[in-house]
Amino acid sequence: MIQAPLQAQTRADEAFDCLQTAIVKGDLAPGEKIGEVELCSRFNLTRGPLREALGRLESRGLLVRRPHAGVKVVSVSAAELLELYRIREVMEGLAARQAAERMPDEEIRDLLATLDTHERMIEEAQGQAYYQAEGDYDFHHRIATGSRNTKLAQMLLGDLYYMVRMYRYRLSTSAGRPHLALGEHRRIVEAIAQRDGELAEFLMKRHINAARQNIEKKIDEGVLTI
Amino acid sequence: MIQAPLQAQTRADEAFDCLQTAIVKGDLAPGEKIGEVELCSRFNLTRGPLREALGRLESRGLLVRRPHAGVKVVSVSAAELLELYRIREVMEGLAARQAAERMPDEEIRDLLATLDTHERMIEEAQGQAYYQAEGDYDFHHRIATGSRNTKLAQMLLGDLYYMVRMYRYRLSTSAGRPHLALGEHRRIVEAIAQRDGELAEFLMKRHINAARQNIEKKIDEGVLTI
DNA sequence: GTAGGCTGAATTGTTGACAATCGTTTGAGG
DNA sequence: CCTCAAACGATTGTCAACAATTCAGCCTAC
Repeated sequence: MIQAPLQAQTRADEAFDCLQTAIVKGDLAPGEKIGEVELCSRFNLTRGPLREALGRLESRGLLVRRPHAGVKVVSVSAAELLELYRIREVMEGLAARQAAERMPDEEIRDLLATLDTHERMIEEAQGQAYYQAEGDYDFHHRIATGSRNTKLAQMLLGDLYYMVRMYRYRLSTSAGRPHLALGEHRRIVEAIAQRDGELAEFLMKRHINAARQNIEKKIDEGVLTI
Repeated sequence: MIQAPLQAQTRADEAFDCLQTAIVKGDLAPGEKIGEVELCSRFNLTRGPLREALGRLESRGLLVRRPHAGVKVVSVSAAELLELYRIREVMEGLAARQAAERMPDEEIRDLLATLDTHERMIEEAQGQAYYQAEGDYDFHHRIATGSRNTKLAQMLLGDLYYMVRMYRYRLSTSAGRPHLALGEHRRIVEAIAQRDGELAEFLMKRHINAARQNIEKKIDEGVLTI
C-alpha cells in the first residue's frame, strides 16, 4: 500500500499521482499487466476514481488499455527512447530561446544559484549520479516554465519528462558525465542571461543531442539493455 | 443530441469522441461552463463514462476542471494561439526531416496525389477556404505519421492539431493564401522525395512561420478577434 | 498428436443511488 | 443602502451492484 505523494484535491487526483509515481519509479514494471481490483486494494481506492485516473494516464501514453482485456504499463523500446530525445532537442531548444526572451531576471538569478547547489552536490556525492539526474531534471524544468509558453511547458512537463524519468530511475543514464553536463548547463544560462535566444537554443539542442549520443553509445556497447 | 462520429469500442471512447468534436466544431463554445448531467442528456450517456472522457480531455488541455465547481471549455487567447504555432514550427520541422529519412516511397507518391486533389479542390471551390483548411490538415497529418516517430505523431495529432483546428473552424484562418500554401506544400514534398531532410525541415519551419505571421497580421488589423 | 471450437470463470464496462462540497440567495445587522 | 453570514439548492465526487465481454482450459474431431 502506497500513500499519495501530494495532497490531492480528489480521489481521482490521488489515484493519478500514485499510479504515475509508481510507473516512473518502476514499482509497476513496463509491460506488466495489472488488474483493476488489484490496483484498488494496493492504493486503497474504489474503481470509479481509479478508472478515471487510468483514462488520464492512457491519454498521456504511460499505459495502454485494451477493452475488456486489462491495462498494462507501456514498454518503450530503445529506438523509441532515442526518438524521445529527438523531440526534446527541438522542443527544449525552443524553450531555451523563449526563456532568453522572457524569463525574469530574478528567475535567472535563482537558476544560477541552483546550478551552484548542483555543483556542490556532485562534488559531495561523488559518483552518485542520482543527484545529478535530479538536478538535471530541475534545470530543464525551470527552463520549460521560464519560456512562459504555457502549452510548451505543459507538453514538456506533463508528457515527455515523465517518460524520460521512467528510464532515468532504471538506468541512471547520464552517469559518467556530470561535470560535463553542468558546464553545458552553465553556458546555456549565461546565454539566457545575456538575452541571446539564438545561442541559448543552439546550446540547448547540442546539450540534449550529446545526451542522446551518450545513451546511443551505451546501447551499442551493450551496457544498457532495454 | 449528437451521434458518435466513429464506432467507438466503449461508451467512454464514444463520449470522448463526441466531446472532442463538439469542442473542435464550436458546438461547445470556449469559456462555456457545462454541467455533467446536461452533457449526459445531450450525448445520451451516463455519468461514469462521461467522467472518464472528461478526465482524458482535461489531460489533453481541451477543458479545465475545478473540483466541485464544474468543467468549462478552455479559452485560448490570441497570444497563446501564436505560441501554438511556435511549437508547431519546431515539431513539424522535425517531423518533415524524419519523414524525409523514413517515409516509404509509396506514401510519398500518395501524398503527391493528395496535393493534386487539393489543387482541384481549390480551383473548383474558389474562395471557399474550408476545403483548403481540411486539405492543409490532411497534409500535415500525413507528414506527422510519415515521420515514423510514434511519440511525435501522437503529440502532434493528439494534442496540437485539435487545438489549432478549434480555431480553424471559427476563423478559417488561412483564407486568402490557398495557392501560396499549396506551393509551399509541394516544395516540402519535393524535398522529402529527394530525401533531403535538412531542406524539408527548413521549408516546413518557414511554411508554418508564414502561417503564424499571417494570423498575427490579421489580429493586428483587427480582422480576427479572439 | 494437433488444431479447432466450446464452456465457464474472471475481469472489465456500465449503471443508478448516496454523500460531500460549492455557489447563490435570502435575511439580518450596521 | 450596503455588507456579511448562514442556509438552501444544485452539482460534483464516490460507492457498490449488475451486465457484457474476453481469456483460459478442456474436450472433441481429424
